[in-house]
Amino acid sequence: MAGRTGRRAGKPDTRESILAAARTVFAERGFDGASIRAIAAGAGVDPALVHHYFGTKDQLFLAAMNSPVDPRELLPQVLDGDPGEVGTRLVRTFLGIWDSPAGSAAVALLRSGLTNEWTARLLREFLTTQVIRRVLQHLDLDPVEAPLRGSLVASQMIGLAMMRYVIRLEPVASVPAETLVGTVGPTVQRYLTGDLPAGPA
Amino acid sequence: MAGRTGRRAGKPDTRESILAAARTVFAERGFDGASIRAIAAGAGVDPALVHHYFGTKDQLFLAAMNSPVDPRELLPQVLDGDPGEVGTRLVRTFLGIWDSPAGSAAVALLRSGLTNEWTARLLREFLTTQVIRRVLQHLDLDPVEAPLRGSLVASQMIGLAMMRYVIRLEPVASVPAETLVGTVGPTVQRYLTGDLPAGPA
DNA sequence: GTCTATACCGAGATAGAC
DNA sequence: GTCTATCTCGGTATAGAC
Repeated sequence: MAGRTGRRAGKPDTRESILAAARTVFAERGFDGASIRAIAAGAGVDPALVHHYFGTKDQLFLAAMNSPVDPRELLPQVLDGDPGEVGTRLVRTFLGIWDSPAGSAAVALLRSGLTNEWTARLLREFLTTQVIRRVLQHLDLDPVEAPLRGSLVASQMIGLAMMRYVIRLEPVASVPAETLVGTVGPTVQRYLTGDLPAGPA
Repeated sequence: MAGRTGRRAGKPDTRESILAAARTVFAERGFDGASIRAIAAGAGVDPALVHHYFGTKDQLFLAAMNSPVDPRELLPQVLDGDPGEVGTRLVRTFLGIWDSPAGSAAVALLRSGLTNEWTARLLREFLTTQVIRRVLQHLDLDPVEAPLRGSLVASQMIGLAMMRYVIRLEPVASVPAETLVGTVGPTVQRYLTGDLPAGPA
């Protein structure tokens, strides 16, 4: 998001368009299914260029995933306000990401996290260290049941994303976002702050 | 289980062992990631044999998925009993599938449903026509909000499966099944029969 | 019936010409 | 800096020898 270096040599935006095409193709086909050739074609450049700018396919994937979404910018709007409504705000913000341009990176991460072991690890660590942990830290929770609460929240959110953006199961796939905020928000709230039957045991 | 082929008498159960290996490999790597070679190696046979018994890779996948799980056998134990506890029983039965031998087929379907379009379609149709529809039919629900209820249930269940069996996010990945029954059961129950804020509108 | 050998394709990656 | 040509590898699938 930061500094365009202001240099405009001959064609400086090929690098950017490769990144954009990479995000699209990775999102559509997952990491393994995406080919450098398809990405190059999407960007309108030669496949060798892709290797020239970013080294291996792994590095390209990381470059495509790194830029677009930074949880630290979004979390305040989730955490500020009534703690009793944090579930609702979390779902709303979450859905907002997927409907934004950054959403394709999210789909890519999710799609790729299933065939490939190291992308799964990437997704897992992103969830735990970047998102769940920060939310839990902000609320005052019993530290023994906090991890379970966190992963329950993650399971509901990821399931929602899967159904709405990957599997595309109707009607969840096309219902207005606010409908989902209203229906699954309370679920998330209960996972975070409600009673968990098998909590401390 | 992997029979040493010291004996090559007539025609042993090579066909069955190919199917078993196929389920395992498909579950580990997804449809695209699984190779006929790997499956053949897992079964201890020649790759050409796989083609000989089942034609193409698509047909092999279908054959591997077809046999193992039949929702019609399991649904009665979900639907019979107190309607107020159907969510709990649904989660319990659902988790039971994944922990059984048939679970590898389920993981395979889920993993494959993300890279590949026709396997996604397979998964979607399995969910809608085989599972969700039957559960909804059994309960008496407003027909306009029933589909939304169904896909909300599916999103929570699939998310749970993703976290526990694919992404393996702790602690959901290793917590006892009954803990999850107790915690997400009420969520499913609410999606099925509870108030949905944005229901009829 | 079983497996060896291979055809054929498309992937990622590299060397070097313009 | 950009692209052409090519190397190598691993995939599915098939033909045909034992």
